[in-house]
Amino acid sequence: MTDANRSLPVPAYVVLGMISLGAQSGYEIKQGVERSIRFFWTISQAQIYPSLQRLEREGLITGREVPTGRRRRRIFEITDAGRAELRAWLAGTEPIPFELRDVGMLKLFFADLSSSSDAQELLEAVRCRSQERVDTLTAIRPDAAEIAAQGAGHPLLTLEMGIAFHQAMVDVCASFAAEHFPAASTGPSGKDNER
Amino acid sequence: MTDANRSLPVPAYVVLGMISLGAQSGYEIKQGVERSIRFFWTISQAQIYPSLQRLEREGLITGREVPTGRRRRRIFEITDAGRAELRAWLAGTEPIPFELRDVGMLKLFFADLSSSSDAQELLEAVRCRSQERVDTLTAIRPDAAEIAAQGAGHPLLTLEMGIAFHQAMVDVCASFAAEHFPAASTGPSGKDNER
DNA sequence: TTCGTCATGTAAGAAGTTACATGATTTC
DNA sequence: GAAATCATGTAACTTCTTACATGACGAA
Repeated sequence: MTDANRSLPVPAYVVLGMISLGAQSGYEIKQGVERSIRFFWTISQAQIYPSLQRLEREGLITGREVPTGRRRRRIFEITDAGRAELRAWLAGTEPIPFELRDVGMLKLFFADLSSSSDAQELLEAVRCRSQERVDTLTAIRPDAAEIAAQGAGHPLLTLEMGIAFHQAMVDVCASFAAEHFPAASTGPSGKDNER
Repeated sequence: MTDANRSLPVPAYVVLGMISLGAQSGYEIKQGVERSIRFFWTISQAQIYPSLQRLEREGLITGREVPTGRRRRRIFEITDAGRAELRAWLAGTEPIPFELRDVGMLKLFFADLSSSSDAQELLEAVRCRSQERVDTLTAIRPDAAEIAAQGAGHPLLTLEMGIAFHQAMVDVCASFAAEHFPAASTGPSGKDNER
């Protein structure tokens, strides 16, 4: 039972990884995810507790009861087997698919069917969205830099990837807007409802 | 029945959009998706046929039977109501979430737990993946540019976003590699298994 | 005549989400 | 003592994927 069929679903590795970084409870795992990886991975709270149970059953984490009134509360620690499993997953060389599902780009793709002003508004919405992300991530950067100075440089790496690709999206939006909607420099303005 | 509850699931808009661009059958829709939008949206073949049925039921497309032996084959056209629905969706101003689920970035986030050489290999794998995407998209670009010259500029826009996005990832990977693994300029080489 | 590609569909199940139920603890 | 927040869990549902079944048609 201890060495069950290897290779867990990805959310289980997220849970395992968060515990290895110090998260103790399901609640803390969810918080950790929101704080650090939500820009490229999300997990719903309802997924966490079944994952914890499975990881414990497979001996990758150990939980202990913390008595609080008559409601159970459990805190977890990663085991040596868990750390080994996590490292093995990180070292795996299977091809890593890149999955992006973006309604924004999807709408932009079809935007030739829209009126010019609707297309312009959409482009602006997509640009703003990425600009906001750039701002949010840039604000977090000093924290990540400090963690990097303490030896863990990879969270800063993923943060910088996020900043870079959203900045790239902003730039493409801006240059397309400049070429196709030269009149308005800041967002849609007139009712130039051609087409 | 004709004006049922508006706002369809996103995959239905993909199907509707592809039909509006000239795809006639379920098969052609799937092909069109693979050719043009798979970099930011995918749809499985099994999703397409139920979507077609629903769209027809709601009067957004019309299908007609093309007799082929004793197996039915149907081809579809978008209706005026369908075009209106698609435009309304494109014009909708609800906030557009950006959803990225990337195992590559996820692994990189946790990569401080790996050995230095495993981390380096992972970084290289992520860099290659994006470089390949850049190359693939760049190869398609002339086609998209021609379509843009014929009046539909937005497919080229999304293509350029994809190129810029992945180029940004490549650049961040390269600069991180240069800083942290200065010895190896082309991928992991030695067995410097520290940590 | 067999293989590859065009083509349509279903069935089963995995994966993930939302909403809800419950209770503890802290803060005002 | 009310509200906010910490905390755990379940149930119902939707969504999506994989795998399979079926068949037409053209080329080798």
